[in-house]
This record gives sequence, C-alpha cells and structure tokens, in this order.
Amino acid sequence: MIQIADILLAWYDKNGRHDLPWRQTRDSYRLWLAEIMLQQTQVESVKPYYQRFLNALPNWEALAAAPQDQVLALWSGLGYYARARNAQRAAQKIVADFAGEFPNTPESAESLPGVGRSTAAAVLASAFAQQRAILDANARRVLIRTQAIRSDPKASKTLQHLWKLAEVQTPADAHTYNQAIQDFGAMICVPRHPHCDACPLQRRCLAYAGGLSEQLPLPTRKPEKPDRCGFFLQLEDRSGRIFLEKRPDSGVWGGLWCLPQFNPAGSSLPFLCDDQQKALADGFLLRERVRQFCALRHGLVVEVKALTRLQKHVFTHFQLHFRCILATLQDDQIAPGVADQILTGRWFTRENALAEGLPTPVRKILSQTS
DNA sequence: CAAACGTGGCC
DNA sequence: TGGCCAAGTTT
Repeated sequence: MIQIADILLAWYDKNGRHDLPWRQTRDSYRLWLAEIMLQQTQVESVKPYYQRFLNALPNWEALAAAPQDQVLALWSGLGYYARARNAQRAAQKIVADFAGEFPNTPESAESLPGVGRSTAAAVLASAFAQQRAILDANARRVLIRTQAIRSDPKASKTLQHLWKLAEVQTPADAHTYNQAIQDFGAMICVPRHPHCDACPLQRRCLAYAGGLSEQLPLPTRKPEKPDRCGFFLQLEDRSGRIFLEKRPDSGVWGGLWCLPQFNPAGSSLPFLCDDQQKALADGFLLRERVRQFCALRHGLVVEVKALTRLQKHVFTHFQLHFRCILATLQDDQIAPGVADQILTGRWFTRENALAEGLPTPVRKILSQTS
C-alpha cells in the first residue's frame, strides 16, 4: 500500500518550492536561522531578512560575537524579538559549550534558547539526515484534516496524538518529507478553502470523505484583544537629533530602541484608556505633565510643540492607540539633582536611529516626520 | 497550562 | 475594515 508520505514526496518533487533560499544548503547555521525566522512568520516576510542577516553574520562565531544592537537591528520589523535575543544566546552557547557545532541530539538541541521540539527536529533532519518528525502549523493542519481529528487542536492530548502521528508517518528521508508536508500545507491544504480538487491525498483524506475539509481544524477560542492607549515622546534637540531609550529585555519590543512611552497619569500603568487620553490631549495639563516626566525620568528640560493625530498599532493580544508628542529640548544641561540611573536614553541622528533595531511603529514615525 | 510575544497579508 | 492566520517557544 502506498503511504501518505510517498504521495507527499512525489507531489513535493514535482510541485515543491525548491528554490527557497534555505533549501539550498545543509549548513546547520543557515537551516537553524531559517527555522527561527519562520516561527510564526510567513515565508515572504522572511526572505529579505534571511539574506541580509546571513550577509552580516554568516556563522555561529559572528553571531555570538556581534553587539546585541546589531542583531536586533537585523531583526527589526520581523517581530517576536525574543527570537533574536534567544538566537544570539544560542549561538553563544554553541560556541562555548558545543565546540562551535550544532548539537546532534534532540535533547541537546532543545537546550538551546528558542529551539523547541519542532525546530530541533527540523534542523537535525536536514543538517544531519536524521529521521525526525516536525509538528508546525502546516503539518498539524494536514494531519488534522487527513485523520479528521475533531478535538481541540491546542489541547495537550490532541498535540500528543498529533506528534505520534507525525512520527509514525515521517519516513527515513525526513529532510525531504518535512519540507514536503510544509509546502503541501502552504500550497494545497491551506487554512481556509483548501484545494481539495487538486489534492493528491483526496482519496485518503478522512476530512474530505466526511465533507469536513472546510470545518477542520476546529476553531480555537479567540482571546479578547483589549485596547491600550498612550503617547510616544518625540524629543528633538537643537541639531535635530532624536531621543530614544533602550527597552528592557523582557516584555514587548524587548531590547529595541524606542521613543519614550509617556504615561501622563503618573501611575505604574503603562497605558491610559482612550477617554482619559483624549481629555488629556485636549487639555492644557499635557504640557506640564510632559515637562515633569522628562525632568524626572530623563533629566531633560523640554517644551511641547505639537501633538499628532491618533494612530493605531495592532499586536497579537492587544491594540495600541497612540499619539506622538512633539517636543524640543529647551536646555542642553541635565537638570540638577538627577540620579545617573534614570538617564536611560541616548540621542540619535535620524539616520542613525533608523539603522538601529526599532519597533515598526517607531520606524514609521521616524521615517515620516523628517 | 494559559498567556505573552510582532507583524503583514488576506478576504 | 476587522478578524483570522502564519515554518513556536518561553514562562
């Protein structure tokens, strides 16, 4: 009996995306980098970042030794920046603990920051020709449809079952098969309106047999996406330089350079709700609150010049509504009595700022208002 | 184990 | 336009 794997391999041989940049190599560094970049990120988004990153940092040693700011600048715009920080930590661990070679067992590979079960399997299969199964979103969807799995796709029991299926179904040539099932999921067994009329697995697909192709995988609970509101401070000095602060490694935009996020409420809450923000934006209090914030937080004496319109940036788990406060540095002197530890920012020319790792909305702001 | 973590494309 | 989804891992 012809196995599903054989059909996928034959389909891939004829229809697969053999020209993707990371399909031209068996180098573990290049394979690993592609896997990390492709986590939760679409192929077309990754392509330009992948080439640029490899040109700048072509191997483990270069990545391990690079300044974190360079790594984040190369990642800027890709999102999920913990991936970039973890990638550098992984490179440092490989150089320090694994003699500069990607480790060749699942346990050791998964000890690398940012490398989980699926990523480890993908690299081991392709770099070392090991028989390792992956379970990414594509493989998951294909298995759920072909096996007509009607349980919650996120439930741990379902995932255990899917991993078992993936392992059973993965042939000796896992390197080719893993790519085959991913391309199949990306081109035929797509999330919505799968192309069942062109599907070589049609005769063996339980979802198709049961008329469930459009219903599976079962939808998962959509969490509430709250609105958050705030201000970005766009401070300029006399020579037109911009003030940015480096965000802490944990949390949103970790490690990136960012316009200071101004919290006029003075509380520990990072954002105001919208009506509060409107009231403040229209009120005369804003000017004084900004001056106070800059003096206390950064030791800067500033004057507010303007306020931009409301803009929006959407994250996975919330939406950020913000305005920019345009202000100028009034006095180049640091305010007296300011402790060093609160001087958390640096001044950048616009050009130098845009060369750093910036969150996408900050990059847009600084690109627009030249 | 649920929540956190970015961004862009699609319909 | 707004919700859905994408080559997941970490805490």
